[in-house]
Amino acid sequence: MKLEAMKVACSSCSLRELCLPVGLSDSDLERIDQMVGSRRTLKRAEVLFRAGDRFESLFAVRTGFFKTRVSAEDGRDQVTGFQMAGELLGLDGISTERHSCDAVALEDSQVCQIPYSRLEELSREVSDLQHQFHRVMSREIVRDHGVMLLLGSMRAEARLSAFLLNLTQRLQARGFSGSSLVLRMTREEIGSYLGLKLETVSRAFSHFQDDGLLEVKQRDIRVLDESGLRRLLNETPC
Amino acid sequence: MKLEAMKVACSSCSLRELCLPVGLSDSDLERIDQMVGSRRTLKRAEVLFRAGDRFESLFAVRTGFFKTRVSAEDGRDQVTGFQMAGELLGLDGISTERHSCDAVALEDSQVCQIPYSRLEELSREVSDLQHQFHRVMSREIVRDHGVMLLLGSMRAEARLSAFLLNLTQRLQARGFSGSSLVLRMTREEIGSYLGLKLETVSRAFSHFQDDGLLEVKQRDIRVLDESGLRRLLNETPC
DNA sequence: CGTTTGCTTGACAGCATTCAACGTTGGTGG
DNA sequence: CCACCAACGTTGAATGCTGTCAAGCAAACG
Repeated sequence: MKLEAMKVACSSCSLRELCLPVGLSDSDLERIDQMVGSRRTLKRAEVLFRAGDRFESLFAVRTGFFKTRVSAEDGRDQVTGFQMAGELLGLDGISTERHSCDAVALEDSQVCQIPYSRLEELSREVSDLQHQFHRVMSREIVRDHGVMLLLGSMRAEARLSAFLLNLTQRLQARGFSGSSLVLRMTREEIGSYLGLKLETVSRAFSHFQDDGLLEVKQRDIRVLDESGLRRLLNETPC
Repeated sequence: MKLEAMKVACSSCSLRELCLPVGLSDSDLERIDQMVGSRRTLKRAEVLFRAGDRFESLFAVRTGFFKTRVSAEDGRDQVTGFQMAGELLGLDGISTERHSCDAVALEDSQVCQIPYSRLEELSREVSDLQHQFHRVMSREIVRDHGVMLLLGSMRAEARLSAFLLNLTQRLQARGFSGSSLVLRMTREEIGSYLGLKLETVSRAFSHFQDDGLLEVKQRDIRVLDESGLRRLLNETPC
């Protein structure tokens, strides 16, 4: 874990149209710059924060890829999300001033630290920031509801299909190809997120490949038939 | 659907220690009073808002009981939560200015309407309100993660057990008995929330009764062995 | 009092898990 | 350079939990 003194300027960040400052004016952006603290670099498998840690800051992913997970007392755990550039980590901590999940880097990554007290201060003065922050939290709630729908009512292959479509869509929004991607997570992590065992995930990948929907080479995925994947979603009411 | 002109004062509301104004000073409370709009009364099965509706207000449950549900295109739907007195409805709407789920009264209910623009205004001026609002949104995110854990990794009986324990705990916080409760929702709605079919829910209830954990008479539930229920949660890693 | 809606229970089927074996990949050190 | 090892991924066979289908019962409602 390394703390870099270097400050980062949102106003000159290539992610400003994806990240918290979406839609802010140049003058507002300059004020945001004061808010964002140091950048922090993490290696693969490093933990950004852990459940139980005191909550002080949010983190915006600058580069790399994260997972968040919650744990039951018995050690069983559940991946609750995967976060990529421009996405926020730590919103769970606001409610009790302690984090309720772990955040782990899935590859070498950088995050911008946003001291929460400063965000609250500033969002009292900059109403566009306030609104944008509320939108981000609300979007997380909506996303979670989507995952609940997936976990509660979809079959294994429909879950994986939804997962892949969501991933490609987010990658596309970041300028990557919509048809080929490299998974940053293991089959087990995908399974945990989707409420499936790793073998089931693996089988679903193989099946998709047999059906000509995907080309799968370990973590390299190429989407051959997007509409075919999309068709799976609306399949058999479980 | 009835709109009552009568205004409600948070400062004199018995729910002020459970609802949005938790921990606010008397002087702040008076300012909140201006914010909260009319009260609205709904009959059982009435819809408070529907996915796609324009988002303008949040609603605080004053009396009664609600469910929220999301729907897939194919009509399949998923209950995402049950809300009781003091809990907030509509947070999902902030992100796109349209609601993304339906909110339905499960019994005759009253809600307080909180125009969202006024909440944003006022929370710029009253930092305790701002903080409290953020805590409420964050708590919803944490709750959703708990449901994801449940849906992703628990067996049917553990899910029902977690559901019942959560319900009794919330009822207890509202001054009701922790051991006897009346379910406001059908087996099918419980099943939808827990990712199970209604028959599975019914069987789990019967099984709990056979094991002496519960006394079940349709929707009247008496908890006979809370620690027995709690033990089920940590059972068999699925 | 009859109809509708919700609940319970049984038998059976199916999908995902479990258990196990084997293959692949990437890193480490001889 | 290659052997080895550990982590990850694939595949098969069998088990079991939950879903499906069906029938009957209970409660609520008009």
